[in-house]
Amino acid sequence: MPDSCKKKILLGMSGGVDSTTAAALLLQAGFEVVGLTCIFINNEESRRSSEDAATSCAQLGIAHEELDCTREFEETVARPFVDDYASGLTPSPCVSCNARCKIPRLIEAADRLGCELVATGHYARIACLTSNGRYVVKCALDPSKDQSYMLSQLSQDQLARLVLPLGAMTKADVRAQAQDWGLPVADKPDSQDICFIQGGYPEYLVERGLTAQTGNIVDLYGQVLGRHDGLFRYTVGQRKGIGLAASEPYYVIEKRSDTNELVVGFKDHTLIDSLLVEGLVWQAFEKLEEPTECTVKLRYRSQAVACTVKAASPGSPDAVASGIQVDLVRPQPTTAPGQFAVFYIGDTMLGGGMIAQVGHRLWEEAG
RNA sequence: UGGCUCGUCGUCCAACGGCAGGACUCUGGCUUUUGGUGCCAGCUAUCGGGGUUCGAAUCCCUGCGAGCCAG
Repeated sequence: MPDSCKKKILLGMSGGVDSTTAAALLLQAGFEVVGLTCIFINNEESRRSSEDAATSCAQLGIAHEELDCTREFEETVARPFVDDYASGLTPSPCVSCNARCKIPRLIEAADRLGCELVATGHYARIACLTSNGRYVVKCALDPSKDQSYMLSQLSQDQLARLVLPLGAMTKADVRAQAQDWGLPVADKPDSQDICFIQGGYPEYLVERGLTAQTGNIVDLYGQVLGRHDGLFRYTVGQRKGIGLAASEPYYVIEKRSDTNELVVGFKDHTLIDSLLVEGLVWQAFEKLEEPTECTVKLRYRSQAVACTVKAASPGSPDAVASGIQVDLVRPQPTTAPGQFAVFYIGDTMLGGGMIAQVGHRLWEEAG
């Protein structure tokens, strides 16, 4: 096939083993590949990553570009991250980043560079449903690396142009392939933690202007057990760091912003059986028409659990127009408002949204 | 002030006179493109002073401290 007939694809490259191997796979599949490293944060690590990507691209014989995304990242990820914490939520910056910063910037650059498609090194697959022509994300074949959760907020327009070369591979496959091809980043450790924060996130929030407001730690009956040093340092479901000794470990059950109280309880009290989810992005269909039995991931890297989703009851004072009610078939350990609930049927993602509230009907009714 | 009970890791509780153990907290590690969970590991204690005993957290005396009942 002559070069002029090859499909041109723009690959987001972090400089890590995944995206670099993805580049080699796309080349092998016959694409004309351009590597693009987005700079989200202006620091040493970003520059090193970009250099790693450039080195790999040179070795693979493909073009490499660098794109300054610091302003967009600040507006769409970093600032909302701080604002969310300030309002008592526990944000999921990676989910937001993919949908609002990384993929949009990639597509924008692809248009500029004349690339029909874009790609990333995520472990997930994309499919087009024959029934309605909609694009969906499917789980990676390797469930232990599945990153579909992180792509739950992508729009149809974005999915239509996205290619995920690693969706059918295991991490071991990827490393072995990278070794075989002698890629320089074959042994680079996996990334982890929030990419834009070096130390602890509470310190980051303080640097960004949040002020620690000390307040009471109370139990479910309102009894004061101790003091906390700023609600933003805690997240619902958290065990470590509360500093209270009792017969059993305490967990954070709720953060009450209005009274600046941290509510704690024992493990049984962390169980929830319903959720209110807002800001939904549906992929498998345009709109939730009727109550649907499916599964839901309440957090990245957890098994999806059985549930029923339906429009939030209009009578409920908490109902939001775009919100849905999720009833869990079995009680689950709680998760924090601000996190994402992502729905699946089998290995096909339906869509997902932000958790606004969690419900513990079980023990609330029991008193 | 009479009478009773009790002082053990940071906290709560164990240990027939025989290597002071557990839970929680805390610290560290593993896991991980979010927070958190989970798993593993580790640190830390017999209130002070005498005595009995081969040997004392344990028995005796005493000081200090805490709680309860009296008045």
